[in-house]
Amino acid sequence: MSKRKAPSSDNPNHDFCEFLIEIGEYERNVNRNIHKYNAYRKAASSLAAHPTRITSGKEAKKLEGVGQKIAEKIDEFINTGKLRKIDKIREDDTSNVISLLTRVSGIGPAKAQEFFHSGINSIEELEKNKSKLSHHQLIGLKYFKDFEEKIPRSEIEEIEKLVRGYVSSLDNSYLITICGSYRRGKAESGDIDVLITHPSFTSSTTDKDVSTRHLKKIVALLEKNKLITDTISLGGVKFMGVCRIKDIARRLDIRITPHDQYHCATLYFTGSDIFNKEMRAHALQNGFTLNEYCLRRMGSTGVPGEPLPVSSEEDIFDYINYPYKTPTERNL
DNA sequence: TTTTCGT
DNA sequence: GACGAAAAA
Repeated sequence: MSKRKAPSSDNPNHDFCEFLIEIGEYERNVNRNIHKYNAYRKAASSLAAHPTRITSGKEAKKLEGVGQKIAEKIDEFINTGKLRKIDKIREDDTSNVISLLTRVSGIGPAKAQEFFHSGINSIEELEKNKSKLSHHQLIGLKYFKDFEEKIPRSEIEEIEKLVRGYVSSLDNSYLITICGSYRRGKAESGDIDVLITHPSFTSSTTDKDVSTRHLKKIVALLEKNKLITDTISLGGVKFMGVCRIKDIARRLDIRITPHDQYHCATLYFTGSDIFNKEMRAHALQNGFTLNEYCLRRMGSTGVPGEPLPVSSEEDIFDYINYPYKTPTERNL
């Protein structure tokens, strides 16, 4: 998630989309109105999909999801080059505080609103009210600055070596893949997403404690070796926490997946989101359904069949007749 | 059991 | 967009 997406290159209505999305975020985060948020998103995506430049509100109104109000905003923007509503949002206190608080991991729109209404309107105020924060939010605050830093590829490579060393010292039949933008070859990443599997854990393993034991043992070992410094959450299949090898703390996720679902999982968690979407759409067209767990053939009734055997990511591409893409070719 | 947050 | 984990209710 490190690189910016196509700027305005192939979207002649880029600027309209931008302000609609900004208003949408405002409606969701500040007014807690998910319906307006969805409405603005829908309008923005209609505009984005439109191949030519819209030149009036009236023309925009023909598009799905664009009604009277949004048409008026488009006219105002065309005529004056700006929007009073946007200016208003940008200088609005509530809005700015909520955007700030929301940057703390563990604080979403609901909590940010609650804090704001109880007079907490800055990071300093959060520091003074630690008793009001959840465990997750305390970690988000503690590493507020660190978590906004990108992670250089070289650092993830070092962490990967360490994780591989520790985990294989436990049992050399663990399989480990670091997914996300790192696997797609990016020079820097936002966090570290480790996927692990073990032959003793499959989708037919009924004992839930099997995966839990694997995961807890791994996490305990990494903690003992001072790689993991904090735990945000730890369940039977997913760890979310913090690791550190240099002066900056990094977000680390570890998930354990059933052995027979490993390749679908690595594919899914490697992304990119847009690539996944395209690939799933292609799967559907060829009569398959693909998710993070498995690939299934669609019956004529529309009911998915049994998961198909998959022994590599290539297998998945082959099944759905999609030309194979290496991880570094999945950046769109 | 439902809501919130993150992925 | 679904889902796991934590917290609230």
